[in-house]
Amino acid sequence: MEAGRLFFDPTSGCHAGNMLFLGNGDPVHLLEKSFESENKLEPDRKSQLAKKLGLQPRQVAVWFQNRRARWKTKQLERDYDLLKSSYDSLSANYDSILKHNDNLKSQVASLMEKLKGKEAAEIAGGGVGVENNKLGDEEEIMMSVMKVEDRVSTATTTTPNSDLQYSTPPCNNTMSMSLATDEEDEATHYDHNHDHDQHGGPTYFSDDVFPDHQHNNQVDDGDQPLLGWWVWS
DNA sequence: TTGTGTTTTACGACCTC
DNA sequence: GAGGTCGTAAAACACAA
Repeated sequence: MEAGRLFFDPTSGCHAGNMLFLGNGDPVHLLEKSFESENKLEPDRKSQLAKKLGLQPRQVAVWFQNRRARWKTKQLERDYDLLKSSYDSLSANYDSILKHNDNLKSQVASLMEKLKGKEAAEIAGGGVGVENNKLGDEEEIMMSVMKVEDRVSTATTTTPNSDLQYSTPPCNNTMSMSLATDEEDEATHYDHNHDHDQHGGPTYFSDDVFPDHQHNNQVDDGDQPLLGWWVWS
């Protein structure tokens, strides 16, 4: 509110025409200060303010009512902005996860092809003396396939702190809001209890783009399953 | 100058404690 | 019943065309 823009004409009784404009702002300032300290108006304070400002108690009460309404509107706008930025951040993470999942699937397919080729070669060759060595190769490939499949499965069925599927992006962000009585910005105090990325949103993975080397970003949330990444080149 | 959007006060209706 | 929210009318201001 622009202090000094207007104040009341205490001599006029009702409705339109009871405002004086271009005032010096002190009455408004006093009301604002009072609102800062407490946005509800108890009878004693109402009387005191009315007396100080030369207003009707009813006018002070109405001013507080309207001031609370304005505060609430601004608060809704802030909440909307916060939720939107949080959603945008989650959405970006979700897209990255989908891409990563596709990549893992293609790795599985590739390794399976490799395994099939090996098996076909062994059947055709029928060798005996290289048994141990062949077995070692197959085991190695199978282990790789299992690892990748396991990660694909994990990535598509678990989230860091909930049993949500990826149809709803994971969120480990516990956010509490407390009402504030700060005047000009009417500051809202948000308590972000968990890790956040530089955009202020929660951090599920340390990079937006998954590295092609080992990356193990585990989110431990009590009994919740861990989501770890073991990406090897 | 004028039309339009914004801001503020004030009120009535309704709700809650 | 007092005091709250919600929706809205009225008035003045701000500003672009």
